[in-house]
Amino acid sequence: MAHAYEFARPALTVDIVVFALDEEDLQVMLIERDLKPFEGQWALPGGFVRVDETLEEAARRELEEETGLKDIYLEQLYTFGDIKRDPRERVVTVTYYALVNLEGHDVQASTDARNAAWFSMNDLPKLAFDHKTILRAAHERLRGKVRYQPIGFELLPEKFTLRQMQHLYEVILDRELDKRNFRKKVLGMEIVKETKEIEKDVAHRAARLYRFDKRRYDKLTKQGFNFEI
Amino acid sequence: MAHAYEFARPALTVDIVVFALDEEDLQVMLIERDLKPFEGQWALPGGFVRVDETLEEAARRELEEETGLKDIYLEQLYTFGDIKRDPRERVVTVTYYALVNLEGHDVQASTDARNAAWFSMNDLPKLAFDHKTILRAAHERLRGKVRYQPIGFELLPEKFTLRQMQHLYEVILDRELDKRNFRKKVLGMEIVKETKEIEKDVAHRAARLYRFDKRRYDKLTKQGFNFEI
DNA sequence: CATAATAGTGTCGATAGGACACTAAGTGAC
DNA sequence: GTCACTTAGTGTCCTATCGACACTATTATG
Repeated sequence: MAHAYEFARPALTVDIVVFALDEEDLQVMLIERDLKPFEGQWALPGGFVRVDETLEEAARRELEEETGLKDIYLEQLYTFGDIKRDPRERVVTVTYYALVNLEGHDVQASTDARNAAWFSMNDLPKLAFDHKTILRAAHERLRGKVRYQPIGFELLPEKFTLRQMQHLYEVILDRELDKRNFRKKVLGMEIVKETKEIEKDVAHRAARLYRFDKRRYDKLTKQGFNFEI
Repeated sequence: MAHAYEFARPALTVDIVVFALDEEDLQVMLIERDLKPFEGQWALPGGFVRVDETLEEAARRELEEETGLKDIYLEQLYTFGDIKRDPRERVVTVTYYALVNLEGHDVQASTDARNAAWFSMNDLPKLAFDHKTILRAAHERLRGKVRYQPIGFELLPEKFTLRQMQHLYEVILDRELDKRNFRKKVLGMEIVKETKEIEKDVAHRAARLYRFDKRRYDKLTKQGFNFEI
């Protein structure tokens, strides 16, 4: 590592892929750009990293500024550094992905964005910059990680039915799962705890609600248990 | 993402964790710093990213400049951006890890480094900056990845014995494996090809040499096969 | 030719995973 | 209040995989 740094510096940004789940699909949060370049196009929320904040702080700040979302699960994804990925100048972006549950968080557009909205992963608009590539990488990472780490619960409400949980995995992994085998496996792992409540306002038999038992998960993990769906 | 960027910019570097394997341990390449800060201490090879090169290009350039290593397996690891990780100024570093086989590559120190040398992962010197943290992250990533992707072969010579291959996994995973089960599994996957050669210059029965059959691996992968050790 | 070192090989039992179909319970319409 | 509809909830069996486990074969060396 050289002592002096006389050369021009690449600019540094963060961009965030926020995933959520509705009844149908995996959704992603996009903002409509208010400024050039790509003015009026949809893009991932993000912005420049300040010199006095960490990368994760920058990601959380930009996310709140542009979408109102805060206090959510956030994890670093990858750093993209192609030379021409931004037409203005050299910009390197550190990307994060976030998981939120739609019931717990309201969304509103603000600074730098005309508008912020959820889009289905199956029906995406044209995206600014190389954000399509970033989104694809985030989706792959989520698909890979969700099977070995209990991060899927971040996409569910605090109390959820096993049907909702199965649906989550079906959507992310993009294949159907067998109900009996799924339940056998999940209940067998003993990391979800039955509550005394059941679903409300459904036009059929109501299902039992469960919650993720993080305490128990941590304890089992220390004993060598490995989560896997 | 803002249009203008009037604020001070963090500096951007790359750092590389180069792994290799000897008869005993997993080894890592370190350089002795020739400049302040941490002058005379051991550190990961790395340096500033230029505005006209991608991140991976920067990593390969620095690696060759500082250690003479080139044309090796390289993969992005993580981006570290703590505010005080460099005492001089704000520096964000994009880290990579590399895998090399000791027989195929010579090492020599050069620019910015007094010296470059291999160290056993079990006997590391004090490291500059937050390089200990980076190294730990690289080791974990390698441990996680080696079981599901055939990257371990990058650490072996082109032709290797099954004993060497088993040893590789034992060292990285840090546990003993059963010889018969290991062979059954590896040979059953049909991704290593027997050569007509055997070991030379050993004071006992010589073992058959195998090579990784990448063609076959790619073909099987397309058919849904999943590598796993 | 005896010794020492490592190569190379197969079985069996336990376990986990996948395929598979019916009954139970609650809602809403009549 | 009963019938139709919808989703909840449950168990078995088969197969494949994984892990535990010990001996013979081959070559080099003294």
